[in-house]
Amino acid sequence: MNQRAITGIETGEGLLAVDASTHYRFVVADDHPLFRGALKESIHNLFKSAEIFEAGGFDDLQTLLEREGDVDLVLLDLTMPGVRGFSGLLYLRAQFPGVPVVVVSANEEPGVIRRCMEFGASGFLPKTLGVETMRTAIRSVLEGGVWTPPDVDLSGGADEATRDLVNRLSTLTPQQVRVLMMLSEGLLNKQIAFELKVSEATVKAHVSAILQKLGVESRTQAVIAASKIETGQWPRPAN
Amino acid sequence: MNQRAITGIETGEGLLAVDASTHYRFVVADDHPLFRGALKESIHNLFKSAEIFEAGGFDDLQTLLEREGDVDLVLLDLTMPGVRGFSGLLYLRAQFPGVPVVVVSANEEPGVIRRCMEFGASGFLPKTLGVETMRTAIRSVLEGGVWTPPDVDLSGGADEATRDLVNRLSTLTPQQVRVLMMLSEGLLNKQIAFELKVSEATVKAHVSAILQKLGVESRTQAVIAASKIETGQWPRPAN
DNA sequence: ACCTGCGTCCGACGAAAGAATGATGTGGCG
DNA sequence: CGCCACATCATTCTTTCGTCGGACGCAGGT
Repeated sequence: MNQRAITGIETGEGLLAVDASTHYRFVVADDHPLFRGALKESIHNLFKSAEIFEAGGFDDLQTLLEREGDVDLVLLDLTMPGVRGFSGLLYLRAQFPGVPVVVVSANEEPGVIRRCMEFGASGFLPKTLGVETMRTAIRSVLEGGVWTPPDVDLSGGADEATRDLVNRLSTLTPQQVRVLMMLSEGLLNKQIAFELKVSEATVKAHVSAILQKLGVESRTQAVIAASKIETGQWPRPAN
Repeated sequence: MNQRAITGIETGEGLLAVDASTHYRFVVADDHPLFRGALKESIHNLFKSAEIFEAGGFDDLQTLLEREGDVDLVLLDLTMPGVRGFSGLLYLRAQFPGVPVVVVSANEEPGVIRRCMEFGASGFLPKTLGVETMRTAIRSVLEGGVWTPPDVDLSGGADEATRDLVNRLSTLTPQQVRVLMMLSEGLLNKQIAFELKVSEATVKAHVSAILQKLGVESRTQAVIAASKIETGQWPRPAN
């Protein structure tokens, strides 16, 4: 299901040459300036000659990636202004398929971690992580692998319906993901067309494709489906 | 904002005659048979001659209330099959305005409790509650009052937008609530008409009314709005 | 070089949604 | 009783949705 595996190739650095002297380019996306700074500092210690960009919001991140082209790694906080949970990750993966994304979050629930990986994240870093482990994790990802906290159980967990939905979502093209997110904001086809600078007919074509891929019959059902992946059906704690 | 206050009147028992000998009629709605039994037992100890109905699902509850007419109190678990969180409460309150509902839940977050009360619940019982406190709570509600755990802060908390939305939702008529819930399942007007055994024109009338009351422009936006009240914008702790 | 698949784009057409107006019946309430 | 809220339905009209068929460009494969 996951297209992740051969990432290191696009970096042009090769799959093996991960060391402190390589000139990597990172992006740190987090709304909290303090934590952003701390993370930046940590990376600087690990990779002396690294180039580190910062983004405080999702729009920042987007324009940054468009301007800078492919970078080697994005460290993404799931809870940023303008990001509704996993949508941001999904969007990012669709828009910049070549850029590995590591999710950084205070939330360590296994369900959240698993979902991140299903949406194509290359790793998951709890904010509580120590420097040494972080180095290991980032190296692993730069080499094209993935990294998740060692003590969590990723295997089971997701119910059938959710897993199926995630699979369907991962077949959407970048443009379709954009359209789906706009659908989820309640926009009309006309408005979406304006935003994307295409004709309304095109938007309709995308919507139709989305409906087919998600296996639903109307835009409303598509929105419902998309909203389900955010909450994960509210994974109730006991009760 | 809340229409709750004068409930005891409809019971015909008067506002003051709450004692162990009165023949009250309760409904215990919980999907867990064990807990349902325990709750039933507890109530029996408090009110010897009480008549207690049980419902294991939301449909059960609904048909039960339709058959038995007004009962004195419904003890409702928020997380039942066929209930998407608060929708069940909202629906219940719209469909049977005269029946006091006490929410029983393992989830004790203040936000959840507050939202329950905003949707017209007469009380909130944490599942961890002792028998004696439960007696106090139930009495209080049977007298027409409300009861919430004493140590939680109900005052602040809700952001402006959510509060506004809750207000709007509370202006919906019972039928409109039904229609809104069907909209939230992605049904077409035609399908809703069939389910409710009314004409499509009527459904359109309801939908138009819903859109106006919620202050949105399309059915999709109405669904989005309705889904927001479930998650409460997922009020994540810290991060 | 050719062909095939995929993503994006577009226009036309039938179906659904939503607004507007008006009308009827019902039940509660002063 | 009149008033009002609620539910019901019809009709007309405009807008929006969604499908269908087709166009183009661009990659990969033979």
